[in-house]
Parts: sequence; C-alpha cells; structure tokens
Amino acid sequence: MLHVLLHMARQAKPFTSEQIGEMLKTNPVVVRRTMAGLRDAGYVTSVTGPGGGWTIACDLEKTTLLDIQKAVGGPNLFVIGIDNPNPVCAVERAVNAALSEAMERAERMLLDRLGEVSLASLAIHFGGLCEGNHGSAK
Amino acid sequence: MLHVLLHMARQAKPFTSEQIGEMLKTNPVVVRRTMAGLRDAGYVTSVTGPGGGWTIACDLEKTTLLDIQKAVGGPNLFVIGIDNPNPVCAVERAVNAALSEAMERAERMLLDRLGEVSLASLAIHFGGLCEGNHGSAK
DNA sequence: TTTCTCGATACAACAAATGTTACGAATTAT
DNA sequence: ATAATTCGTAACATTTGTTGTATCGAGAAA
Repeated sequence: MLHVLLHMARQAKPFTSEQIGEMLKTNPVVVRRTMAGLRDAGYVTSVTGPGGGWTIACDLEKTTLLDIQKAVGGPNLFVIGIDNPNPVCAVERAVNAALSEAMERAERMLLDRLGEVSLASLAIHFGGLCEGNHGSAK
Repeated sequence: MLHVLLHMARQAKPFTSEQIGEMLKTNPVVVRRTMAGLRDAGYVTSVTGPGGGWTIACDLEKTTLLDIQKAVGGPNLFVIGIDNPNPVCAVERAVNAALSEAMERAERMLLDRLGEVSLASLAIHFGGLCEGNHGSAK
C-alpha cells in the first residue's frame, strides 16, 4: 500500500483501482476496500467517472507511517495485548500487572517511531531508485 | 494455561487432561496438544494409566513466562514483524530500515520482561487468594 | 446516451485455530 | 491375564477471519 502511495506522489494523474490492483497483484475491489480507510482519513481522494481514480491528498512531510497504520488497519500492533483489562481470574490479573508496564513502554516505543517516519523520508530512497529505472522524464 | 500450572504447583497429585479441560472449558485433547509443548520442554511430566496425568516438573523460581511462552507458542510476539529481511521491493527495504531498530528494541524489552517474571512470583499473588477460597486444608 | 470509474453489498474460496471422534499404547489394579 | 484408566496421535469437523469475486447502482465525462 505504501508502495502505491509513493507512486501516486510521483504522478499527477490519478490511478484507477484496476491499475493499483495490478501493482499489488490483487483485485480492484480489494483495493477499494483498503483505500477506503485512507480516503475516510483524508490522505487520498477518489473521483468517479472517466479519467477518475485515486490521488494522493496529503502532505508527504506531515504524514507518517503511524497515520497510515491507523487509517488502514487497526491499532493492534501486538499479538499478545492485554485483552481483558480487569479479569475475574486471579492469574490473569497477576500476569497483567507484571507485564502491563513493559507492554506499554514497548508499544509506545514502536508507535513513536512510526510517528517519526514520514512518507517523504521513504520517498527519498524510493525516488532515487525510480529515477534510475524509469528515467527522470515527466 | 498458567492457571493450570499454578494449580499443579499446589497439589501433589497429578491432574488428568479431563480435569484440566474442565478448568479451561475445553477438551482433553486440546489440553494434551498444548501441554505437549511443555512436556517436551521438560516443565511438566505426564504418566499414563490410572492415577496418571500431569505433574509440574520445574523449579517455579527458575521458570519464567518467557520459558512458558517459548514452550507453548511460537516466539511471534509482534503482529507486524519484518517478514522478509531482504526484499526486492524498494519501499519495503526503506520501511524495514526505518523500523527494524525500534522493533528490535521493543521486542527485546518485552522479552526481557517476560524472562524476569517467574512462576513463583505469580504464585505469590495466586496463593494468597486460594488459601482464602479453598482453605489451607491438607 | 454511452463509457468509465468508484461505492457497496453479497457471496465464494481459502487458511488458521479450535473442537471432536476414534483408536492405540502404557500403566495400574484385581 | 483381564479390565479400567489415561496419555499419544491421527483424522476429521467446526468455526472464524481474511482474501478474492461477482454484481449492481451512482456519479462524471465525452
């Protein structure tokens, strides 16, 4: 998905769901499903009709991986979260108490890092490669 | 599962898979499946025949949540791991580079914490409650 | 009006986890 | 030795979540 966003940032014309589906080796409907989250969050726009499709609509500098993560998927970064914050089971409570602090710190560390990485910083590396492959034509 | 281990630590007699299944509201076969990992790792023993079942076989002080985690499940703590360490895709490489360090630190933090919590330390809280409920009879 | 595109819904295919059934092997008691 | 109990294992069913597909309607452009 990030792939697509960076591609979109390098082209003024919108991409259709079908084109994106080819890039991602998937289906136009699936593309619409996942893009819907980004559209609702305002990071991309979609227009119908001929010549329509998806266009990027955010500031690459200000949009981070955390934003994308939140818009696309859930905030479920960990496999073992603390499902039940106040369980009846005594053992569960004991485990929660023992681990909650470390979990929160680990999660915050990761989330902070996601929030530090902008799309623009990814585009730097990506852009360089694309110049080489496709030429810098416009 | 931890529940069961702590219960076993408080009773000399072995528990049958059926008894454990009742505690966990599941099936004897499912119990055997998950206990198999603990057995192979040497944290519990199982004997067949009448009067048989599962017995704890480890030092509560020395066995940590990390040990149990490794024996029971996989070491897959994170939802988004770096699946492909050296991908063809340029975007993926850029993302990996940007996040790998933070991920490793977060993972290590959590793993270290798991390794610090012994079964004995859980048993302290648990034990207290059980005395009250079941009496300390013998 | 025709064509292109997204939006949305419903359904199918697939995979993973969990639950179930069944049978064999080991152990104990009689 | 025989019977009863219990684990070990394999095969199969059920459930759940994800992904893929088909279809139809609505909006926009030529």
